[in-house]
Amino acid sequence: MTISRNITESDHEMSVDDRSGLVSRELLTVPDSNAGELEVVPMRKPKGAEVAQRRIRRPFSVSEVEALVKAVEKLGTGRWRDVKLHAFDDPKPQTYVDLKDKWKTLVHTARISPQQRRGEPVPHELLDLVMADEQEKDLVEMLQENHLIDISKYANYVKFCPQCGCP
DNA sequence: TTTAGGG
DNA sequence: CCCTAAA
Repeated sequence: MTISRNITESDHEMSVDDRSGLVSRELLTVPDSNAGELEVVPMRKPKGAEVAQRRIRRPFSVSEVEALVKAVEKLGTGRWRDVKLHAFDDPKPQTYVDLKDKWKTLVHTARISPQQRRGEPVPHELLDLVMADEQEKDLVEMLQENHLIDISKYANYVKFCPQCGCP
């Protein structure tokens, strides 16, 4: 019996989180009979089977970290979709959520002592840039809290192109 | 679908 | 990495 189907030519919506082709989630369509009011549909309970497989660990190469830092340097920390597009070739396995997570670990890495870091050492030059961006973010945050500036109507910490002004 | 954070 | 509430 086939439990988890590997849909390849289906018409299911493709989401960025599709685990390397292993398709996950399906879009269940509820019979719109009693159309209108609030009705919680039973929805098949994902019993035992079709439990999506966890993606394999894929450490970022120093090269990729550099691309990530470079992209964040230009786009900021609030648009991982664009960061993904600007720093990685679409087919790459890393999703923008992964990049967001990687940035989080980079900030952590930059804060701990070099001795407690693991894996291929990330050039401190890069970690310095990460810290710099974080500092800038914290500064803006502080200035806002102190009513020294007001950019509340804009996304937090996004940077804007000096030229085209595109966020 | 993307953002944003906790799990 | 995953899960997912919100937007």
